[in-house]
Formats: sequence, structure tokens, C-alpha cells
Amino acid sequence: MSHISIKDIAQELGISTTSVSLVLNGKEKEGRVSKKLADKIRKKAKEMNYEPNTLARSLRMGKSNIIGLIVADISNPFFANMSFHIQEYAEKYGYSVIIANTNESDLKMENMVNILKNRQVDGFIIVPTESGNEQINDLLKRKIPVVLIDRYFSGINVSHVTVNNYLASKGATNYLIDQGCKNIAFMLYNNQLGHMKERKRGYLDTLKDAGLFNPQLIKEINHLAVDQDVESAVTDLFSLGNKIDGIFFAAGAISLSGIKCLINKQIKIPDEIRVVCFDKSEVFDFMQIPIPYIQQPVMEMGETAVEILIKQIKKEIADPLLVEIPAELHSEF
Amino acid sequence: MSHISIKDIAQELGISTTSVSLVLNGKEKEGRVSKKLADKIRKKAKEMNYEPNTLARSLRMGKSNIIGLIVADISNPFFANMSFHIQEYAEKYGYSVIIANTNESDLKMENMVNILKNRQVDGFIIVPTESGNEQINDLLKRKIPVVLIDRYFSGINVSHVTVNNYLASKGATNYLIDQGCKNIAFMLYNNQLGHMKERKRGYLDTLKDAGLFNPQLIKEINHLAVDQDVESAVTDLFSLGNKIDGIFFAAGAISLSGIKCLINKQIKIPDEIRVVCFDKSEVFDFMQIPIPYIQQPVMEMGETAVEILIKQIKKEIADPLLVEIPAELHSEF
DNA sequence: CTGAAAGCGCTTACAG
DNA sequence: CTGAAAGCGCTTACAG
Repeated sequence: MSHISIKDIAQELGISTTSVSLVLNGKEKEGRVSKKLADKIRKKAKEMNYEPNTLARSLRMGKSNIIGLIVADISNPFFANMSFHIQEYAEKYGYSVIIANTNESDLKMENMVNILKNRQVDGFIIVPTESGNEQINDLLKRKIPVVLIDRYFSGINVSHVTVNNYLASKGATNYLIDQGCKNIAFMLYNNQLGHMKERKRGYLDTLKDAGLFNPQLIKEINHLAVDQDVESAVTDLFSLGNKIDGIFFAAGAISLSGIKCLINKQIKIPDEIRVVCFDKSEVFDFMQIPIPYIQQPVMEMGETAVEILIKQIKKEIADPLLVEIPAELHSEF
Repeated sequence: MSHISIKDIAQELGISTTSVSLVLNGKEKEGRVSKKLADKIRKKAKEMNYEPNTLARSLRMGKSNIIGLIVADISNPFFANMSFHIQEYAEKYGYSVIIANTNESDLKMENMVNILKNRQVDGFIIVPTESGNEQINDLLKRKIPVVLIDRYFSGINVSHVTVNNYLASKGATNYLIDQGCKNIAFMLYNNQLGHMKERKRGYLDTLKDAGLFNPQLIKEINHLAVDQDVESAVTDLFSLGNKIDGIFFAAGAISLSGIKCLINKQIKIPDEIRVVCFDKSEVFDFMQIPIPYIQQPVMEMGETAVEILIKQIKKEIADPLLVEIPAELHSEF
């Protein structure tokens, strides 16, 4: 036989599977198995190269100790990093993580949620796609624990972990104002996710307070055509009457695309235009000039999500928890 | 009850679980269930919101349809990308993928292999850590299908998928020679993995053929201190009698570190030094000058690994398969 | 201190 | 065309 089971050990030793199971799970005290027998069992298990079948265990216990992690784009370093920290941290609590990538596709998100649900994951951590709200509602209906991370839907009452997007956005905008900018553009995705709305609100409030608001300076980008949209947005912005002197890029991919575009157009940062980016990028290390950016505390976000999820799984908390973590503006070099 | 089982459906309909199982698995033809009953079952299943328990199915069938993917560094875009394609492709064959990250730690690799083994994955695709060979041997001993990808151990007879590192390395070195370089340095990791050895062999053979070999030009880098080691290697190289005029960086992270170092030291590429990098990086798009690099066909590599693994799982092939895929040198801009 | 037995949800060989 | 029953490997309430 290729796989050694608890039964094989019991047979070999002429004892019951109960004792074997108890000992191998460190419950010999409760079951009051004699030290002598316990040692014999452990020795035999090792000798026979026993490996437990977690599938059977999960089926019996109604608990898989697996967390399903669904991210929208694993090739984005921000999410790759987040996944890493989530896995690291979950492991400490004895949970494995199945990572699935939706590549920003709603259909794919639906598929992956179903697959993982049927694999009896104990809960989900999800970076949802734009219209993934139905899937989330379905999970809630089925009482499956879920924590959203980075993104969320304003209309759904489910735990989520994000940075304080509103304050971060205010900070970035104020920074540009402090640098003397008068015409500050704003580029964001044209989706309805809560974090985008908050970033926009932060920008709007700040500019209005400063008496600098101008609706022409807001540019929406489609995530399916970032480079093209950013390119034409930049062209538009530079053809306006009031010459723009600052841009706040409200998301990671938009930031990189924007910087690339400015370089190509030979528009000098920071002499001709000042910028603030969202998310740290390796790319910044290779540029001659410092680039200010908002850094999200990705490890803390991931760990918080794991903690909330596990508490929900263990039913230590019932109500959704909404956590906002401050994000830092890096502008000193 | 929160979870609907096949038994619930059977009870509700007053029939056997056999029929329900058969129909829900599309095997009504074999079981010759009447069309009428089949339709009734499907309707009821939908109505009751039935979702199969894949855990139970796996336990019974002795097959989980899960592939364990172990990568050494998920935050490296090359591996992130590879993971993405592996998952995509595996899904087409009905396999889910559990991604685990070892962060280049042997201990972690051991842990993850064990965890996934106990979760009864059907097979592994692994980017092994430096001393992960024991784990691989253990898997082979247990007759668990394994395919290594990107890296491999010269001494272990197990399927692997890599680029043709020898030829790629020759190509890169020859390119530098063609550009007129006479003193071509080579930076690689100081590990004993097969792919590194091959890259080194390609460099050595080419330089020796050209009569340009000089052992002082080879610099080994410790993966735990890439930036420091690269920095001192560059300093060393530029203090040699014969001024170096070319560097071939034999791995992705070394390449980026190297470029960064040259920029910091204000050494102009390509006027003062020519380079070839390993792996494409987003960073190159942000540099004023074109950077030649070897591009590994990551999608093809991932898909090939999945195909081989599945064939092994299905026992369609017994002997290890060693696949080498050509890598392309990008030097035209 | 130890064991017999039920049951998690599924599939399938067998009988009718 | 349909069903009763065994069994995948585990855990645990119960009895002794």
C-alpha cells in the first residue's frame, strides 16, 4: 500500500485507532493514554513514515483550515506582496492559503469563489473585481466568513481592511498645494469601488477648501486601457488654458503609466510638473529624480485581514469589522 | 442545516443517493437513469442551492485535483507571472492550484511540501530552493508526481522545464563580443543549481572560444545580500588593470541590482559599459537607454510544466521528462 | 487507561 | 432503470 493510515498503525500494534489518533494529535492527556503506549505509537508512526490525511480530517471536523485568497492581479507587486504576508501570517495560526488570481475578471472571480467554496475553505480574503458584489453577497448569505481587502463596495456590509484613503488623498493633494501648485490634476479609475470614491472625495474636498477646484482636471481611466487613457489624459491636461503644474495619480498602475508618459513627452519632473503617486514601486529606484508616493502598509493590512477572518471563522466576532489603516506620504528624500 | 448534501436531495425526492450522484456528475448515461428522474434531480439540486463537497469527493476518489505550486519568491514578477499562467492553464484541465511561497528558505520549502502533501495534492510544480533536493527525493520516494521549473538539481532524475540556459548564455555573451567588448564580466549566484551552472558554462565556453577568458571577471553573488555583493563586485571589476567594457548579469535580481549600481556610480550605459540582463523588467521602460535582456518564455514554461505534471498524474508517462525551451535575446530597439 | 462504532459527504461495484 | 451498502481516513462521544 502506498499510503499509511492510522488504521495501519493500529493494526501493526494490535490496538485501536482511537489511541493512535489521540496520541498523534497530542491529546493523550485528555484520552489518558499511558505514556508507554503513547511512545510506542509515536515510534511506530515515525517508523512507518506516517503522514496524516488532512482531507479526511477536514471532512470529519467540518473545517479545512484553508483560507481562500482571491486577488485581482497577482502580477502587481502590491498584491504579490500582500499575498506573501497573508500566507506567512495565516500559517502561524495553522491555516494554509489557496491563492487565486482573477486578473480583474468578474467571471473569473465567480469561478474561483465557487471552486474554493466547494473545496470547503473556512473563509475568504478577497480583493474584489469591479462587479464582484454579487459573489460577496452570495457568500454572506451562506454565512461563509469573508474579509475584503484594499477594495470594497460601499453598499455591502462586510468586513474590510483598507488604508484611510480619504486622509491619504487629502495629504497628497495638500502636499502638492504646499509645493506651490495651483492647477492640480487627478487621475483615477472609472469604477464605483469604495476606495476610489474616497480618494476622489479627499482630492475634491482639499481643492475646494483651497479654492483651486476645476472639474476639467479630473481624468478617469479605464483599467483595460490604462496606457492609452493616461496618454490622452495627459495630452488633454497640457492643452488646457491654465497650465497644469501638479498631478495626483490615484492608483499604482496609473502612476507608473503616468510617469512613463511624462518621460516620453519629455516633461520634466519636478520642474515642469509635480506629481504624487500611489504605491511604492521598484521603478522609482531607477529614476534620477525622487518621486513622492503614498505607501500602503501592506503587511499590516494583510495581517489585519487574517486576524479578522480567523476571528470570524472562530465566531469570536459576529458583526463586520471595518478597519482603516493610515497610509504614509513619502516626500522626503 | 447549513450545508446541503446529496443525501438531503435524495431524501427530499424519496430516491437513492446513487441516482443523485450519478446525475449530478453527468453520468446518467452510464447509470442509465431515466431522463425524467435526471431532470427532477437537477431541478431540485438547483432549488436547494446544492454545492458539492469536493473534500469528500477527493477522499473517496483518492484524487484531489489540486496541484501544489511552490515558488521561491512570489514577489519576483517572473515567478508571479509564471504562477498566473500555471493557474490559468491548470484550471482548463480541471485542476486547482495552491500557491505557496518559500521566500528562498529551505525550511519553509520543507514545511510547505509537507503541508501540501498532507492535503493530498495530486502533484507538485516546484521552483526549488538551493538545498531543496532532499524534499524532492522524498517526494520521488513516495511516488508523488513532481515537475521542477526554472531551476533544477543536476543530480536528481526528475522532470524539469527550463530555458536552454547554455545557449541563452552563449547568445548573450556573443552579443557583447559582437558589440566590440573585450573584457566581459559575468555575475551569477553562488549556488549549485543546474541552471546557474549552465549559464556559467555558456559564458565560459564562449569567452574561451574567443580567447577572451579571464577568471577575475567572474563574480559570485550571495542571494541574501544581492545589493551589497553586486556593489562590491562592480567596484572590484572597475579597479582591474584591463578596464571592463561589458557585463552579463546572469539572473533577474542581479540584473536590476547591477543596473541600479551603475546608475548610482554614474557609469554610462552603453558608452562606458555594455550590459545584458536576465529577464524582462518593467524597470527598463523607465530608462532613457535601451537595455538588452534575455527573455524567458514564461507562459510556455508554465504550460509545459502543467502538461507534464498532469501526464504523470494520469500515469500516461512514467519516466522523467526534461524540457528545454529556447530563450530569446532582446537587443533590437 | 482502552476500544467499538458512528459518521463527515461522497462514489461505485454489485444486485435486482 | 434504481437502490442498498461499503468504504475513503479521520475524530470523538460513549461504554467499560
